[in-house]
Amino acid sequence: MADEKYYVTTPIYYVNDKPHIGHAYTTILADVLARYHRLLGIPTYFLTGTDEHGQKVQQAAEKNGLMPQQQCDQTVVRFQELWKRLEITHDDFIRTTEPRHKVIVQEVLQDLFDRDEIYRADYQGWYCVGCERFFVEKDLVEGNCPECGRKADAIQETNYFFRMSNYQDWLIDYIETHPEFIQPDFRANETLGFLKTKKLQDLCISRPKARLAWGIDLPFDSDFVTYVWFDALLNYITAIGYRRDDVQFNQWWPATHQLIGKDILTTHTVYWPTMLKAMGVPLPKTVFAHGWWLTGRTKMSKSLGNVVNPMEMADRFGVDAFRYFLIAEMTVGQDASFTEEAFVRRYNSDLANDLGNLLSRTVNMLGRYCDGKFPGLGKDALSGAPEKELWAAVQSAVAEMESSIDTMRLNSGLTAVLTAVRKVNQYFEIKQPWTQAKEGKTEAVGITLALAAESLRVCSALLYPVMPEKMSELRSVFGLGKPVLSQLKTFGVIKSGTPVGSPGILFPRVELNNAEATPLPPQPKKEKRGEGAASAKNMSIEPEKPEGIITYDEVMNVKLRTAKVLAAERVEGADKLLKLKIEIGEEKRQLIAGIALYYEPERVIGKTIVVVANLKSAKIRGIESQGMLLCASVGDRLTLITVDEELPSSGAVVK
RNA sequence: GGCUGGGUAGCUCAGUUGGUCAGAGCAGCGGAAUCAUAAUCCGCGGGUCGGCGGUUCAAGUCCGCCCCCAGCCA
Repeated sequence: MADEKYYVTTPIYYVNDKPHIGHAYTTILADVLARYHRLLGIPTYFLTGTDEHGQKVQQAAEKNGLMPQQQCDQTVVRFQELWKRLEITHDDFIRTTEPRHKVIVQEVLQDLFDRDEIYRADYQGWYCVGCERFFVEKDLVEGNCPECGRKADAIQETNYFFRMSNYQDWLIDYIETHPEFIQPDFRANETLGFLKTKKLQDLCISRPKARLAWGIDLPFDSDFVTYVWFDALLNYITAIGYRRDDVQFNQWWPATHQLIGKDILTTHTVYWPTMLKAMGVPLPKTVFAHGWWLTGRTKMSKSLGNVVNPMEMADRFGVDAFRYFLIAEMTVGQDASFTEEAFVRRYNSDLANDLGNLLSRTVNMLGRYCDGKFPGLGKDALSGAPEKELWAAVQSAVAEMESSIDTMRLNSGLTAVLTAVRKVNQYFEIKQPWTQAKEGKTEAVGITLALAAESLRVCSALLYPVMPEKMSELRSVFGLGKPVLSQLKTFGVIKSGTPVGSPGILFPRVELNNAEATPLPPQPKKEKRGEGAASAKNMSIEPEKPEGIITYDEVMNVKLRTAKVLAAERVEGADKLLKLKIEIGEEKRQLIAGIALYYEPERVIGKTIVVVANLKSAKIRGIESQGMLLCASVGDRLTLITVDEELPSSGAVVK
């Protein structure tokens, strides 16, 4: 940790967007990093905010009969409230409609314009009257609007451009000589990949007001507003006083970590650095692109109905558990998948069974064997081999966490802490304080429990940035306040005689009870030996059910949907297979069906059939099949299952 | 299509410069224990490390070819 300060940013989120897990993840990650750096005693500044200009806000405002600013003021609250709920400790929340931002953006534009970094140009383009949208030649689909398919008109348009192309060679060199600039490194390769193979174009930074009114006026031409990136990206420096407060600006800039999703890599590793270069401002130390959260195997999408609402998850399982899962489950810059099964599994095993239960048993024994008072530690408390080993494990978690913050591998830091937690559980099995107590070895019991508590003290400090609320609860049990770095490596911090509180259940075990989630395959439960018929096991929650009968929930796990057959053709080299193009609601899919002996391709086109929509896709004859259709067959006859009456659209739920 | 990355136990993944590198967690099975949240602890993995060749005394680890997957191409 060589740096004197830590400045972390999230992207500013589009104010019109509904907050989702992607927003929540980036912001929680930034928060965790900020909290760790504060814990390490490093001056820290954490910025997030909202991007509030643009067409969508303008349209939403019109629709709602509001002024665009009112529209923003209403919707920005969704983000602000979510961050409060998720325990986000940002130091500032910038909105691009604030004067402090707009004024500086205009100053920057004027300066760049004066220095000929920005120029005016006329060019040919295409306009779709229906969509009120402008396109360049290559956007068009066979000369038509890519949105609505209608004919686009050729028009002449004027705009302002930033001479980004001037900086291509400089940028390539910069990225190659600053490996820490784009992280993870394979993302740097991506940026370099196209910088080296394509000629960088100049960046259009304006929109005529006729097309877009809701934006920051260009200071040198009031017929235009600033277009998205030149407005939005500058937030990272306008918020900390660029051109307004040199002391504050120089204190924080250049940013240490600028966190982004991989979808905005180019803007942050090409537009942003070249803008800064033109302005004569140093580049951020690291732009870090993280992956996306997927649910199951598919990308999060509304049409699939698998969007995980972060607010809802936080409500159901607790904010801290949610934060823990997100940080523990995401590896470096990879994509990660969010499923309730995975969540429940990790929650139960890491938080409930390992950590929560460890606290319970420790506190319980302190109450039972030590009068509920912290017994204190002698000078030679660490003299035994098991004690040395345990403390070494705890200290290696401290070291691992420290290094994992630098390398952004927080998940491996958390793994190290959990390893230490398990070590304490093992330590109990070795020392068996309950046996020591029976044998009247009071002092030995004291040492054992005190060491466990000290270990929990350090682990809770290491987990505090991820789970601030729960770890505060845990620490208060031992009379501890906020964690302090200097105490992480010190032994014997809890004062002798401290009354030990009763924490209740820190992380109650949870059961998977959502019908959307795929249940775990049934596992044969074996009777434990020595247990009679009346044992607790037999009073299981699951009622017995007859062989071959399934429950309502099990039926509902199979998603049956109606689908319209759009096209069908034979699969070459397979006499039984047809390749079908089908439509389930908005979604198009292809599936392979073994019905070619019974149906000519022409005969199935246009039919509404019934398909299993959530079957894992498979390759049949090397062709992907995304689903399975239902048909009835007896002997050598086969007929498709279809609907009795045509419905207005496909994708209907079959039940 | 071009470029980049990846294919390691049922699942998610670690594996630094080639030589205890065949591993961890979860799931599963067997056992122990009873302080604890039906929690804990111990033991159990015959996986062609995607396939085929090659280099080497020695290759998940290097080279070549092939197959599959993912990402990027403003």
